[in-house]
Amino acid sequence: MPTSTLAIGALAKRTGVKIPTIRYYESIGLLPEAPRTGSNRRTYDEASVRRLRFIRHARELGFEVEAIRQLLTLADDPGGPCREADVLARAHLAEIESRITRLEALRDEVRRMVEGCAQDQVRSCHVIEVLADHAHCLHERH
Amino acid sequence: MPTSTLAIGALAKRTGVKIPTIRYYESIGLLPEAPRTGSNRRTYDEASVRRLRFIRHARELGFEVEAIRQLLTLADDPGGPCREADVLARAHLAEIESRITRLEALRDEVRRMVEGCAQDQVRSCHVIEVLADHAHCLHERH
DNA sequence: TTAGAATCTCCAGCGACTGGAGGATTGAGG
DNA sequence: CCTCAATCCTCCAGTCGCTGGAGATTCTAA
Repeated sequence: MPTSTLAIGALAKRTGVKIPTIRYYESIGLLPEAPRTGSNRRTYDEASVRRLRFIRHARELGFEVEAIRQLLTLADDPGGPCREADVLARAHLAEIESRITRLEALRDEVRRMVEGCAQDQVRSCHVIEVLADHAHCLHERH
Repeated sequence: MPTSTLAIGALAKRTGVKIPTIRYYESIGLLPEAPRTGSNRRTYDEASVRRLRFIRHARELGFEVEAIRQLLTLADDPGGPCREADVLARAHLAEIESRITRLEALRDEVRRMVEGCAQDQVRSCHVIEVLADHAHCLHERH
């Protein structure tokens, strides 16, 4: 095996994604089928590391596999079929912005909880009220 | 049934959480066991609406049921056992801040994609690079 | 009073992993 | 060269967090 390629275990270590998960991503087509060695072992390169790290971060941020698949397609093909890609990208952008807004509201409340706690004061907590507030919800359908 | 109480279907409509999901949350203890009518139907009130909306938003933001359970416990008992609660709340706070940072990086890149697309320019996309960047990752273990 | 809507419980299925069983391959130390 | 732990392979069953269908009961409104 050339020194420039990685075994699945090395890829796992460098990305923080578990080995079975990497195989799972390949099985559902999020990662391309890895080239195999003569003894049938998967080989990876630096591009695999970047792609897999992207997938991992996006998953941690709560994006579904299908959304990630779309984002990857967009990224793989910049300046591609713009009309469709644009609609897609804008939808993702709106979703991302919505999450940021709601996370900031949550952060402010939890921060207040922590501060109140540090000062050892008994104060009421509004975490639920803040996040339950319909105004913070960007969905229309309810 | 008193007019001030809600049936499960009404709760579902007001929170955007599906009926089976509400029953599921009760089964795993995220929601308390709902009082029943004489004919065994669950009844809810305004507090249920707030609690359930909180759960919904937190889930959408990617928090696990276990984290939500902890947050709810904290919120239910403000000024409670401060030492433990403080550690917990601070951990959640760090996690929330990490998510915001990473979402902002993603937002900036997707925004650039959308803008590039609107101008109909063929330009390279750095979404993967940005999110794959180890610097944006606040985990230590890899 | 009776059709249809809403609820109940139970249970099976899905998305996204996660890990164990059983077997082959590799590569560092003796 | 040989061994043996480490690493990899495939297959498959299990977990978490829902989601929805089946069949039975209850409520509501004409």
